[in-house]
Amino acid sequence: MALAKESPPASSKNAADAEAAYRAHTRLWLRLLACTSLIEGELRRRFREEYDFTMPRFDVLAQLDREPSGLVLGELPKRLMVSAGNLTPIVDRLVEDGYITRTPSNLDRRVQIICMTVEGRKTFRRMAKSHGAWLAELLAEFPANRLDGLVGALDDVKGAVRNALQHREQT
Amino acid sequence: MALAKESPPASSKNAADAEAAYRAHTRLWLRLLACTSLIEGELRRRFREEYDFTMPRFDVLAQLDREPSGLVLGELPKRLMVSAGNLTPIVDRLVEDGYITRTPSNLDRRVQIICMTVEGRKTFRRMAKSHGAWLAELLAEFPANRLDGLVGALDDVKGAVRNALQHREQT
DNA sequence: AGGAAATAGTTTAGGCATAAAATAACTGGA
DNA sequence: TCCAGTTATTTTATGCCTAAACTATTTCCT
Repeated sequence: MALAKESPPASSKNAADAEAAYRAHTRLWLRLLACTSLIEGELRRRFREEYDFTMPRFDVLAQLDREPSGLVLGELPKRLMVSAGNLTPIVDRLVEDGYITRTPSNLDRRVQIICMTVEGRKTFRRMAKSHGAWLAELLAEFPANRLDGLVGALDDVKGAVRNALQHREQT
Repeated sequence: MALAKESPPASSKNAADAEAAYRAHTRLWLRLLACTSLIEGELRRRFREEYDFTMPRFDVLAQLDREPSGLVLGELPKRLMVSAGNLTPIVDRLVEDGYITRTPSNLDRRVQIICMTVEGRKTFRRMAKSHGAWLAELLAEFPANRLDGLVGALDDVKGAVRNALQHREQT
Protein backbone atom coordinates (compact mmCIF):
# COMPACT_ATOMS: atom_id res chain seq x y z
CA MET A 1 0.00 0.00 0.00
CA ALA A 2 1.30 3.40 -0.94
CA LEU A 3 1.87 5.74 1.95
CA ALA A 4 -0.16 8.88 1.47
CA LYS A 5 1.87 11.67 2.90
CA GLU A 6 0.87 15.05 1.63
CA SER A 7 -2.05 14.79 -0.71
CA PRO A 8 -4.37 12.17 -2.12
CA PRO A 9 -3.11 10.47 -5.25
CA ALA A 10 -4.16 12.81 -8.02
CA SER A 11 -3.32 10.34 -10.70
CA SER A 12 -6.26 7.96 -10.67
CA LYS A 13 -9.90 7.32 -10.06
CA ASN A 14 -8.92 6.78 -6.42
CA ALA A 15 -8.65 10.47 -5.73
CA ALA A 16 -12.29 10.56 -4.68
CA ASP A 17 -11.79 7.52 -2.46
CA ALA A 18 -8.84 9.12 -0.81
CA GLU A 19 -10.80 12.30 -0.16
CA ALA A 20 -13.58 10.23 1.35
CA ALA A 21 -11.11 8.44 3.63
CA TYR A 22 -9.67 11.79 4.69
CA ARG A 23 -13.12 12.93 5.60
CA ALA A 24 -13.83 9.82 7.66
CA HIS A 25 -10.61 10.23 9.59
CA THR A 26 -11.17 13.93 10.01
CA ARG A 27 -14.65 13.28 11.31
CA LEU A 28 -13.25 10.92 13.93
CA TRP A 29 -10.70 13.51 14.94
CA LEU A 30 -13.31 16.24 15.27
CA ARG A 31 -15.48 14.03 17.48
CA LEU A 32 -12.55 13.11 19.68
CA LEU A 33 -11.68 16.75 20.06
CA ALA A 34 -15.26 17.78 20.77
CA CYS A 35 -15.78 15.15 23.47
CA THR A 36 -12.47 15.87 25.10
CA SER A 37 -12.82 19.61 25.21
CA LEU A 38 -16.39 19.43 26.41
CA ILE A 39 -15.44 17.20 29.32
CA GLU A 40 -12.15 18.91 29.98
CA GLY A 41 -13.76 22.32 30.14
CA GLU A 42 -16.30 21.16 32.67
CA LEU A 43 -13.76 19.33 34.81
CA ARG A 44 -11.53 22.38 34.77
CA ARG A 45 -14.40 24.58 35.81
CA ARG A 46 -15.34 22.33 38.72
CA PHE A 47 -11.77 21.91 39.90
CA ARG A 48 -11.46 25.64 40.03
CA GLU A 49 -14.80 26.33 41.66
CA GLU A 50 -14.79 23.55 44.21
CA TYR A 51 -11.13 23.21 45.03
CA ASP A 52 -9.39 26.22 43.53
CA PHE A 53 -7.18 23.71 41.74
CA THR A 54 -6.19 23.01 38.15
CA MET A 55 -6.15 19.77 36.19
CA PRO A 56 -2.42 19.71 35.54
CA ARG A 57 -1.80 19.99 39.28
CA PHE A 58 -4.28 17.20 39.89
CA ASP A 59 -2.59 15.06 37.25
CA VAL A 60 0.75 15.39 38.96
CA LEU A 61 -0.73 14.34 42.29
CA ALA A 62 -2.50 11.41 40.60
CA GLN A 63 0.83 10.08 39.40
CA LEU A 64 2.31 10.42 42.83
CA ASP A 65 -0.60 8.82 44.62
CA ARG A 66 0.39 5.31 43.60
CA GLU A 67 4.06 5.80 44.40
CA PRO A 68 4.50 5.69 48.18
CA SER A 69 8.24 6.04 47.85
CA GLY A 70 8.01 8.95 45.47
CA LEU A 71 8.98 9.37 41.86
CA VAL A 72 11.96 10.65 39.97
CA LEU A 73 10.96 14.04 38.60
CA GLY A 74 11.97 13.00 35.11
CA GLU A 75 9.28 10.33 35.05
CA LEU A 76 6.52 12.92 35.10
CA PRO A 77 6.92 14.38 31.62
CA LYS A 78 6.85 10.87 30.16
CA ARG A 79 3.79 9.73 32.05
CA LEU A 80 1.80 12.91 31.63
CA MET A 81 2.86 13.48 28.03
CA VAL A 82 3.85 17.07 28.66
CA SER A 83 7.15 18.83 28.22
CA ALA A 84 9.65 18.93 31.03
CA GLY A 85 9.92 22.68 31.08
CA ASN A 86 6.22 22.90 31.64
CA LEU A 87 6.39 20.92 34.84
CA THR A 88 8.97 23.03 36.61
CA PRO A 89 6.60 25.81 37.72
CA ILE A 90 3.77 23.37 38.42
CA VAL A 91 5.96 21.28 40.70
CA ASP A 92 7.35 24.47 42.23
CA ARG A 93 3.90 25.56 43.27
CA LEU A 94 2.86 22.16 44.58
CA VAL A 95 5.95 22.22 46.77
CA GLU A 96 5.22 25.76 47.96
CA ASP A 97 1.69 24.74 48.81
CA GLY A 98 2.88 21.78 50.81
CA TYR A 99 1.35 19.01 48.71
CA ILE A 100 4.64 17.44 47.65
CA THR A 101 8.32 17.44 48.56
CA ARG A 102 11.27 17.70 46.22
CA THR A 103 14.47 16.01 47.40
CA PRO A 104 17.73 15.85 45.46
CA SER A 105 19.02 12.31 45.13
CA ASN A 106 22.43 11.84 46.70
CA LEU A 107 23.42 9.20 44.20
CA ASP A 108 23.07 11.64 41.32
CA ARG A 109 22.80 15.29 42.14
CA ARG A 110 20.98 16.05 38.90
CA VAL A 111 18.07 13.87 39.91
CA GLN A 112 15.23 14.95 42.17
CA ILE A 113 12.76 12.73 43.94
CA ILE A 114 9.30 14.10 44.44
CA CYS A 115 6.92 12.62 46.93
CA MET A 116 3.42 13.42 48.14
CA THR A 117 3.08 14.74 51.69
CA VAL A 118 0.46 13.41 54.08
CA GLU A 119 -1.54 16.57 53.56
CA GLY A 120 -1.19 16.25 49.81
CA ARG A 121 -2.41 12.70 49.86
CA LYS A 122 -5.42 13.64 51.94
CA THR A 123 -6.36 16.50 49.62
CA PHE A 124 -5.79 14.39 46.54
CA ARG A 125 -8.03 11.58 47.73
CA ARG A 126 -10.83 14.02 48.36
CA MET A 127 -10.48 15.57 44.92
CA ALA A 128 -10.14 12.20 43.21
CA LYS A 129 -13.45 11.11 44.65
CA SER A 130 -15.15 14.21 43.25
CA HIS A 131 -13.37 13.75 39.95
CA GLY A 132 -14.78 10.23 39.60
CA ALA A 133 -18.25 11.40 40.56
CA TRP A 134 -18.15 14.29 38.11
CA LEU A 135 -17.25 11.95 35.28
CA ALA A 136 -19.95 9.49 36.28
CA GLU A 137 -22.44 12.34 36.31
CA LEU A 138 -21.36 13.73 32.94
CA LEU A 139 -21.36 10.31 31.31
CA ALA A 140 -24.41 8.95 33.11
CA GLU A 141 -26.54 8.99 29.99
CA PHE A 142 -24.09 6.92 27.98
CA PRO A 143 -25.12 3.26 28.31
CA ALA A 144 -22.85 1.50 30.79
CA ASN A 145 -22.71 -1.67 28.69
CA ARG A 146 -21.08 0.24 25.84
CA LEU A 147 -18.29 1.67 27.98
CA ASP A 148 -15.91 -1.25 27.59
CA GLY A 149 -16.36 -1.39 23.85
CA LEU A 150 -15.62 2.27 23.49
CA VAL A 151 -12.58 2.07 25.74
CA GLY A 152 -11.34 -0.84 23.66
CA ALA A 153 -11.78 1.08 20.43
CA LEU A 154 -9.92 4.04 21.88
CA ASP A 155 -7.12 1.74 22.98
CA ASP A 156 -6.85 0.59 19.40
CA VAL A 157 -6.79 4.17 18.16
CA LYS A 158 -4.06 4.97 20.62
CA GLY A 159 -2.07 1.95 19.55
CA ALA A 160 -2.49 2.81 15.89
CA VAL A 161 -1.31 6.37 16.39
CA ARG A 162 1.62 5.31 18.54
CA ASN A 163 2.75 2.88 15.88
CA ALA A 164 2.41 5.49 13.18
CA LEU A 165 4.52 7.89 15.24
CA GLN A 166 7.16 5.30 15.97
CA HIS A 167 7.35 4.40 12.31
CA ARG A 168 7.92 8.01 11.40
CA GLU A 169 10.48 8.51 14.14
CA GLN A 170 12.77 5.89 12.64
CA THR A 171 12.88 7.76 9.34
CA MET B 1 -31.48 5.72 40.38
CA ALA B 2 -29.97 8.08 42.89
CA LEU B 3 -27.87 10.85 41.41
CA ALA B 4 -24.33 10.49 42.65
CA LYS B 5 -22.99 13.99 43.02
CA GLU B 6 -20.02 14.14 45.30
CA SER B 7 -19.08 10.73 46.62
CA PRO B 8 -20.28 7.16 46.34
CA PRO B 9 -22.97 6.20 48.85
CA ALA B 10 -21.05 5.18 51.94
CA SER B 11 -24.06 3.58 53.51
CA SER B 12 -24.47 0.30 51.69
CA LYS B 13 -23.06 -2.62 49.78
CA ASN B 14 -23.39 -0.40 46.71
CA ALA B 15 -20.36 1.62 47.65
CA ALA B 16 -18.18 -0.89 45.83
CA ASP B 17 -20.43 -0.77 42.77
CA ALA B 18 -20.29 2.98 42.68
CA GLU B 19 -16.50 2.90 42.93
CA ALA B 20 -16.40 0.42 40.06
CA ALA B 21 -18.61 2.67 37.94
CA TYR B 22 -16.38 5.64 38.72
CA ARG B 23 -13.41 3.62 37.55
CA ALA B 24 -15.11 2.67 34.30
CA HIS B 25 -15.97 6.26 33.55
CA THR B 26 -12.56 7.45 34.58
CA ARG B 27 -10.96 4.88 32.34
CA LEU B 28 -12.98 6.18 29.39
CA TRP B 29 -11.94 9.72 30.19
CA LEU B 30 -8.27 8.81 30.41
CA ARG B 31 -8.41 7.06 27.03
CA LEU B 32 -10.15 10.01 25.42
CA LEU B 33 -7.54 12.32 26.82
CA ALA B 34 -4.66 10.11 25.75
CA CYS B 35 -5.90 9.75 22.17
CA THR B 36 -6.63 13.43 21.85
CA SER B 37 -3.35 14.67 23.21
CA LEU B 38 -1.36 12.17 21.20
CA ILE B 39 -2.96 13.28 17.96
CA GLU B 40 -3.14 16.94 18.88
CA GLY B 41 0.52 17.05 19.79
CA GLU B 42 1.52 15.54 16.47
CA LEU B 43 -0.78 17.79 14.45
CA ARG B 44 0.54 20.81 16.28
CA ARG B 45 4.10 19.77 15.58
CA ARG B 46 3.44 19.31 11.88
CA PHE B 47 1.53 22.56 11.52
CA ARG B 48 4.45 24.36 13.04
CA GLU B 49 7.16 22.57 11.09
CA GLU B 50 5.49 22.51 7.69
CA TYR B 51 3.51 25.72 7.71
CA ASP B 52 4.70 27.72 10.71
CA PHE B 53 1.06 27.80 11.76
CA THR B 54 -0.91 26.83 14.85
CA MET B 55 -4.05 24.76 15.26
CA PRO B 56 -6.19 27.54 16.72
CA ARG B 57 -5.41 29.70 13.71
CA PHE B 58 -6.25 26.81 11.39
CA ASP B 59 -9.51 26.25 13.25
CA VAL B 60 -10.56 29.85 12.69
CA LEU B 61 -9.84 29.59 8.99
CA ALA B 62 -11.73 26.29 8.82
CA GLN B 63 -14.86 27.98 10.15
CA LEU B 64 -14.51 30.76 7.63
CA ASP B 65 -13.88 28.47 4.68
CA ARG B 66 -17.51 27.48 4.38
CA GLU B 67 -18.82 31.00 4.78
CA PRO B 68 -18.22 32.89 1.54
CA SER B 69 -19.97 35.96 2.89
CA GLY B 70 -18.02 35.95 6.12
CA LEU B 71 -19.03 35.41 9.68
CA VAL B 72 -19.98 37.58 12.59
CA LEU B 73 -17.03 37.56 14.96
CA GLY B 74 -19.25 36.55 17.84
CA GLU B 75 -20.06 33.26 16.14
CA LEU B 76 -16.51 32.02 16.47
CA PRO B 77 -16.35 31.49 20.23
CA LYS B 78 -19.55 29.45 20.05
CA ARG B 79 -18.46 27.26 17.19
CA LEU B 80 -14.93 26.71 18.37
CA MET B 81 -15.88 26.30 22.01
CA VAL B 82 -13.31 28.78 23.20
CA SER B 83 -13.69 32.00 25.13
CA ALA B 84 -14.20 35.25 23.29
CA GLY B 85 -11.27 36.99 24.90
CA ASN B 86 -9.04 34.30 23.59
CA LEU B 87 -9.93 34.97 20.00
CA THR B 88 -9.10 38.65 19.93
CA PRO B 89 -5.34 38.25 19.53
CA ILE B 90 -5.70 35.26 17.22
CA VAL B 91 -7.98 37.18 14.89
CA ASP B 92 -5.71 40.20 15.19
CA ARG B 93 -2.78 38.25 13.88
CA LEU B 94 -4.72 36.58 11.08
CA VAL B 95 -5.73 40.05 9.93
CA GLU B 96 -2.16 41.35 10.16
CA ASP B 97 -0.95 38.38 8.16
CA GLY B 98 -3.54 39.01 5.47
CA TYR B 99 -5.52 35.79 5.79
CA ILE B 100 -8.76 37.44 6.87
CA THR B 101 -10.43 40.83 6.96
CA ARG B 102 -12.31 42.40 9.85
CA THR B 103 -15.06 44.85 8.91
CA PRO B 104 -17.32 46.67 11.35
CA SER B 105 -20.98 46.24 10.50
CA ASN B 106 -22.74 49.49 9.72
CA LEU B 107 -26.02 48.27 11.11
CA ASP B 108 -24.52 47.75 14.55
CA ARG B 109 -21.17 49.26 15.20
CA ARG B 110 -20.40 46.75 17.94
CA VAL B 111 -20.46 43.88 15.49
CA GLN B 112 -17.60 42.87 13.24
CA ILE B 113 -17.73 40.69 10.17
CA ILE B 114 -14.69 38.60 9.43
CA CYS B 115 -14.08 37.10 6.06
CA MET B 116 -11.33 35.06 4.49
CA THR B 117 -9.20 36.74 1.83
CA VAL B 118 -8.35 35.04 -1.44
CA GLU B 119 -4.85 34.46 -0.18
CA GLY B 120 -6.23 33.08 3.08
CA ARG B 121 -8.49 30.68 1.27
CA LYS B 122 -5.64 29.45 -0.87
CA THR B 123 -3.40 28.87 2.09
CA PHE B 124 -6.16 27.22 4.05
CA ARG B 125 -6.99 24.74 1.30
CA ARG B 126 -3.40 23.69 1.08
CA MET B 127 -3.13 23.17 4.83
CA ALA B 128 -6.48 21.39 5.02
CA LYS B 129 -5.30 18.83 2.51
CA SER B 130 -2.22 18.12 4.60
CA HIS B 131 -4.32 18.00 7.73
CA GLY B 132 -6.53 15.30 6.23
CA ALA B 133 -3.55 13.35 5.01
CA TRP B 134 -1.82 13.55 8.40
CA LEU B 135 -4.88 12.18 10.12
CA ALA B 136 -5.24 9.42 7.57
CA GLU B 137 -1.61 8.54 8.11
CA LEU B 138 -1.84 8.57 11.90
CA LEU B 139 -5.04 6.51 11.92
CA ALA B 140 -4.11 4.22 9.05
CA GLU B 141 -3.72 1.20 11.27
CA PHE B 142 -7.19 1.53 12.77
CA PRO B 143 -9.57 -0.62 10.71
CA ALA B 144 -11.60 1.56 8.37
CA ASN B 145 -14.75 -0.48 8.92
CA ARG B 146 -14.73 0.45 12.60
CA LEU B 147 -14.52 4.19 12.00
CA ASP B 148 -18.23 4.81 11.71
CA GLY B 149 -19.03 2.81 14.83
CA LEU B 150 -16.49 4.75 16.83
CA VAL B 151 -17.69 8.08 15.51
CA GLY B 152 -21.24 7.09 16.47
CA ALA B 153 -20.21 6.15 19.97
CA LEU B 154 -18.41 9.46 20.36
CA ASP B 155 -21.49 11.29 19.13
CA ASP B 156 -23.44 9.57 21.87
CA VAL B 157 -20.84 10.52 24.45
CA LYS B 158 -21.00 14.10 23.27
CA GLY B 159 -24.79 14.09 23.47
CA ALA B 160 -24.75 12.57 26.92
CA VAL B 161 -22.34 15.16 28.24
CA ARG B 162 -24.19 18.03 26.62
CA ASN B 163 -27.43 16.89 28.22
CA ALA B 164 -25.77 16.52 31.59
CA LEU B 165 -24.43 20.05 31.31
CA GLN B 166 -27.75 21.50 30.24
CA HIS B 167 -29.44 19.74 33.12
CA ARG B 168 -27.02 21.27 35.55
CA GLU B 169 -27.28 24.71 34.02
CA GLN B 170 -30.96 24.92 34.85
CA THR B 171 -30.25 24.34 38.55
C1' DA C 1 43.13 12.14 34.04
C1' DG C 2 40.72 14.98 30.84
C1' DG C 3 37.50 16.28 27.51
C1' DA C 4 33.29 15.02 24.48
C1' DA C 5 28.81 13.40 24.75
C1' DA C 6 24.77 12.33 27.33
C1' DT C 7 21.33 13.29 30.89
C1' DA C 8 18.33 16.01 34.42
C1' DG C 9 16.37 19.96 35.07
C1' DT C 10 15.51 25.11 34.50
C1' DT C 11 14.95 29.29 31.85
C1' DT C 12 13.26 32.05 28.05
C1' DA C 13 10.27 33.53 24.42
C1' DG C 14 5.99 33.09 22.34
C1' DG C 15 1.31 31.46 21.91
C1' DC C 16 -3.18 29.59 23.77
C1' DA C 17 -6.73 29.28 27.42
C1' DT C 18 -9.81 31.00 31.03
C1' DA C 19 -12.39 34.29 34.13
C1' DA C 20 -13.50 38.65 35.31
C1' DA C 21 -13.61 43.47 34.62
C1' DA C 22 -13.85 47.22 31.39
C1' DT C 23 -15.43 49.68 27.17
C1' DA C 24 -18.56 50.79 23.73
C1' DA C 25 -22.87 50.53 21.36
C1' DC C 26 -27.53 49.36 21.22
C1' DT C 27 -32.49 48.65 23.15
C1' DG C 28 -36.50 49.38 25.71
C1' DG C 29 -39.28 51.56 28.84
C1' DA C 30 -40.62 55.60 32.26
C1' DT D 1 -35.23 62.05 26.48
C1' DC D 2 -32.63 59.53 29.51
C1' DC D 3 -31.08 55.95 31.77
C1' DA D 4 -31.02 50.97 33.12
C1' DG D 5 -30.08 46.81 31.20
C1' DT D 6 -28.22 43.97 27.47
C1' DT D 7 -24.92 42.65 23.91
C1' DA D 8 -20.31 42.63 21.33
C1' DT D 9 -15.73 42.95 21.92
C1' DT D 10 -11.36 43.96 24.29
C1' DT D 11 -8.34 44.09 28.26
C1' DT D 12 -6.10 42.20 32.34
C1' DA D 13 -4.37 38.76 35.35
C1' DT D 14 -3.07 34.19 35.72
C1' DG D 15 -1.75 29.66 34.30
C1' DC D 16 -0.63 25.98 30.89
C1' DC D 17 2.10 24.49 26.92
C1' DT D 18 5.92 24.02 23.65
C1' DA D 19 10.56 24.53 21.58
C1' DA D 20 14.97 25.85 22.11
C1' DA D 21 18.78 27.42 24.67
C1' DC D 22 21.18 26.98 28.93
C1' DT D 23 23.35 25.03 33.47
C1' DA D 24 24.96 21.44 36.11
C1' DT D 25 26.24 16.89 36.62
C1' DT D 26 27.56 12.39 35.23
C1' DT D 27 29.46 8.98 31.99
C1' DC D 28 32.19 7.20 28.65
C1' DC D 29 36.18 6.96 25.88
C1' DT D 30 40.95 7.44 24.97
